[in-house]
Amino acid sequence: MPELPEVETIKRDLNKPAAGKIIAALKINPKRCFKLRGLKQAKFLNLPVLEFKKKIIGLKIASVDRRAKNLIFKLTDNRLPKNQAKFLLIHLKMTGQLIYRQADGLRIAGGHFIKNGEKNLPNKYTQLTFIFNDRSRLFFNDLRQFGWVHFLNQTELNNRLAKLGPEPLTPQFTFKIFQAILKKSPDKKIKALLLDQEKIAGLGNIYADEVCFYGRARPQRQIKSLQLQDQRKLFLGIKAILKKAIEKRGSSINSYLDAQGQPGGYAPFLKVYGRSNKKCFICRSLIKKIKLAGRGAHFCPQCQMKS
DNA sequence: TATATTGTTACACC
DNA sequence: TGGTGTAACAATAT
Repeated sequence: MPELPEVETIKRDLNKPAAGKIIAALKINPKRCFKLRGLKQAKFLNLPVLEFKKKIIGLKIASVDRRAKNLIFKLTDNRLPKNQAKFLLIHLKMTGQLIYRQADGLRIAGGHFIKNGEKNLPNKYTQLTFIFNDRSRLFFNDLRQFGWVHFLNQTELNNRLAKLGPEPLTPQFTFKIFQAILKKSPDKKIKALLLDQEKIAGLGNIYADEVCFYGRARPQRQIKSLQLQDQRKLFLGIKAILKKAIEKRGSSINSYLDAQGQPGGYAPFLKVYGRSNKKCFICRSLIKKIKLAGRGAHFCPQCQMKS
């Protein structure tokens, strides 16, 4: 489940090898993408396959960026002026992978773990393969097929990203801004707000639970019940937890893999996520799990205040 | 065999 | 209007 730290890790790892490479060819797995399901087109693309290929082949990957949980490949063409850049907007959703492999080696970039999937590529979950001018390849695999790859121009890209909330790790995301966001949804539950990409960008189920624990507030608490002190702790939690998770290259819940094909190192730091009925590290109470906003929510009934 | 899993969107309902 | 709950998407582990 790539959330902000995992997508950021992939972005950083992909930038080095992929930036500057020219896309020489694209392979789409027809069996996987439409034949087996009786579809005429690959639904993870926003264009018909032939059109998609025609637009992209020959373009250079100028850079890899991230906004919320989206990856953005900036594509340029030496024949065009710089302001003509095009973009690939990629969302890995729950189980998407981007695996980069040199023509001669084993360097890979991560995503959701697929059993032995990194060993033989392409595998049966591979939907799209980028083949670069130096014969290195980038595989887009997706076990559950929720992820997508969209080709966009600058205006379309801007429109697609317009509704996202602030990036939590930027200096622009201040306590004042956070307070203003809270003020707009007094009746919402804390975790629902943390998960809402239009409020704050990049938190998913794992880190939202962890932020609530850091803030010593139950995920189901209403925003308006938060004291100034609680607001501060939650704000600090967002920054601290995401920062540390990036340092540790993400969490390997469901065996997410990082750029070297290794598990992310944050899992041992998780305090509540995936720990239901286990002892709280602080007070030894048993961690509880409830359903909230359609998702599992984990919390310590002793450490995290009801109101 | 039934259930839980989750990022995002769509939709019904209060 | 805004919040909530549920379904959908999909394939896996338990």
